[in-house]
Amino acid sequence: MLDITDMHILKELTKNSRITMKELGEKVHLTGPAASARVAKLEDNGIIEGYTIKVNQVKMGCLVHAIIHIYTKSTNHQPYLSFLKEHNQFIINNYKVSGESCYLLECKFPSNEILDEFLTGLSNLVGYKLSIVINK
Amino acid sequence: MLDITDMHILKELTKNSRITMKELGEKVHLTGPAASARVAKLEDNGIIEGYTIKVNQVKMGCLVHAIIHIYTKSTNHQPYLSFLKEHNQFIINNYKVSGESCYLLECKFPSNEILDEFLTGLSNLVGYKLSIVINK
DNA sequence: TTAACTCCTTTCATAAATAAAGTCAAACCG
DNA sequence: CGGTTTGACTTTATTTATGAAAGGAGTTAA
Repeated sequence: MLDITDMHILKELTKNSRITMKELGEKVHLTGPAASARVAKLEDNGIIEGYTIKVNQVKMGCLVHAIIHIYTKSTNHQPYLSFLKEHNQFIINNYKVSGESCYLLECKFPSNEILDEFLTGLSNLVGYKLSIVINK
Repeated sequence: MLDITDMHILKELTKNSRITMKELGEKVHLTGPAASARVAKLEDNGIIEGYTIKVNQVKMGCLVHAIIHIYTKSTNHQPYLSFLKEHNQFIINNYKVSGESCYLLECKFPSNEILDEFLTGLSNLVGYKLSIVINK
């Protein structure tokens, strides 16, 4: 399905997705149009889901990176999921997981005060355990 | 520091970072060069850290998305960190966290067998609790 | 008022993307 | 064996975007 050139293309686009097709072609030993055709195929296959940017969260004013283990009390998760939607500006990921907890919620907050508010609202709906990311 | 137009630019680039500066300009009510200048400034400021792609992990053959809570036994974390480096093809994130566990390790594996091998190696170095992501 | 500054637009030369046509090699088949 | 098809690539030519330079409008402050 994917040959070595495709893998090379994905690697280069992961490093810099705004590279020109001509430059990408040079890196993977193809001409511009050939590289472009490969990329179009990767898009059509759904291998490449999209092009995006990495934003510096700290400079954007989001200093507190929290990971919250969620233990749902009731069988109805809807109130919790609605709560997330209302606060989606802070949410990075909400994974449903097997294991000890029910969900693993990854968030970023501009301050501890706002995290505190968030947790106060959250505690009405579910049980949780909080971890704060110190380093990556 | 960042005005409403900058925020709008970041939003559009997050949705599609391969958009042309002309199109981006149209979306945020600027000309191409003006949009381009704004983006250059965001790059210089370090707000935009880079341009990348979203790759469909499942289609790439990585089906098992695991989150592993790490409890280091010894005070020397180096063996664990070296182990991660040796298996870095599976590692998405390794967060040092405050809270119950020491690290929160996010990984993707092509199969349960390979996850099993990974855990076998891991258990020589640290204690862990495993969660498998069922849904996002 | 004027100077300095910022941010934008306009213009234009250069560079890249894209479409179309042509090349080549491998696979298939009468 | 020769001819046809197919797929992936290159080449070429046209369209389109980029990026540099010049200029204008609005703001601030001397």
